[in-house]
Amino acid sequence: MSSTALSLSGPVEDYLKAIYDLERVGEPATTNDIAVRLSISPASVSGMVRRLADQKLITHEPYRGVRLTSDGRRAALRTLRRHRILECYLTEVLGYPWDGVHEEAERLEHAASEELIERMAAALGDPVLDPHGAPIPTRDGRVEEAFLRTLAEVAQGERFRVRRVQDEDASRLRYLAELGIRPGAAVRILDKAPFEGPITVWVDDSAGGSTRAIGVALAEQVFVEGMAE
Amino acid sequence: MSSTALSLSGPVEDYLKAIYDLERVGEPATTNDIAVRLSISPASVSGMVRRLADQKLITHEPYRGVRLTSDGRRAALRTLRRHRILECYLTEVLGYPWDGVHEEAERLEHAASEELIERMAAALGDPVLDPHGAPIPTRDGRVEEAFLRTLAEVAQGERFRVRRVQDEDASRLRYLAELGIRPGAAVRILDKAPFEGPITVWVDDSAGGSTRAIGVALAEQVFVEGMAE
DNA sequence: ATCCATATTTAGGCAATCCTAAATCGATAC
DNA sequence: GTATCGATTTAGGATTGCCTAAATATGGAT
Repeated sequence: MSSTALSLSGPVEDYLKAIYDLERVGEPATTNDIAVRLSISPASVSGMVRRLADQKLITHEPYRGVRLTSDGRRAALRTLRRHRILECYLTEVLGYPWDGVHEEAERLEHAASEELIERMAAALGDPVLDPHGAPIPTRDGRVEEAFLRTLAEVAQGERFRVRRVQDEDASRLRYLAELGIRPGAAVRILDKAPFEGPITVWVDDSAGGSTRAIGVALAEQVFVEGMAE
Repeated sequence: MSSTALSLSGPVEDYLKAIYDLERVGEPATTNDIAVRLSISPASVSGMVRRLADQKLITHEPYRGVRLTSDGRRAALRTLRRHRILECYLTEVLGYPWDGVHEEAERLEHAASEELIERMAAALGDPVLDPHGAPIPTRDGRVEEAFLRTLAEVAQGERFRVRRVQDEDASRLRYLAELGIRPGAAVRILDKAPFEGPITVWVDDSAGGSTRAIGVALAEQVFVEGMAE
């Protein structure tokens, strides 16, 4: 029951978010993972890892990787909540385009007070998902991260509902929007070419649907769920 | 016609804002003025002043003071626009109290993109004054700073309209709000005690007005204008 | 004309965060 | 079992911004 100081630097918040996300797949986050994720050198990550461990925000097994402590997790979820509420607000109230929100939220999340975030959340009626389908942690730091498969993993034939797309890259999002692939869309895999080949996918839309071929890398960014009915 | 890089650090933007404001009274801003304004040591200001001068944002006459260059002024006005649009938005759209806006805007102004600010401005119908009566620089960096006298300077007897109050201190704002002294209020000086003594002021309000005594320091934070009619 | 109080600057430090290059560890292939 | 490759850490540096203490300049009082 420790109370994380409310003021972590922007970089520290970014590290914690990255570690949270990398750790989500089960394995400890490695130095290299973090470096790639944040586009900084592995050596710099080593340095920061020491500082985060000193602050008891992570535990570090040298050469093994890093895990969030409960303080670190709390801080990560707080930042994630800020980020996602901001994305909702920018999209729904200020009319930001789907692909432009992430970058703005990325900067504002470090400057916005708890009060601002809660006022925005209230204005939106306490949203539960951000515009890309990511779940918004509650005020007290709870999230249920659904176990979703990616479009690259699922079998062909069956119909799926798109639940979430990764939002880090604006041009990728723009392309997905063009294809009609966004949370809520219905899709069906028509064909998967072997050897990591293109995936042919049918995307439902108001005009009756269209057929598109996408690469595996892109398909891995799209999370889907079997359709209930 | 130089194009200021769009990315100045938060501290740099704060220095430029401070210098802009100090310079507004005519004299170059001194090291000490800046240090007091930003609550940092004069020695630190000396250091930063060198860096700002290197970047051609200010000119520095050693032992004499500092002036913004046109690049510096442009940057200062850009930050001031951000700050004041944010104050308007937080107050009018998100329901922030009068005395809480400044602090939040102070942090957000360094993180908000041009796009965010312009979307907020549009949502508000391009406001011209912030909630404390300060003029909002236009997109292209114009402001007309009215020459207003303070309540400490004006003669007794005549009626005045409050036009603007300094917003840096939340508790001061809260107190002024209690007194009914806010932009738009009508006031009249009933008495000024000698030797920097209290100023007795009548403040108009819906209930017919009230009489209050305030100190010179507080009166200096309130800008008024003779009433037109 | 000189001296002093005050303002300013310089000197020397510290913390955070990043970098490159070099050393070292760990796991796997032979 | 050892050589080796890739990942990780350490060493050494740079930058920004802040601090305290000491040196120095300015301008008014004598």
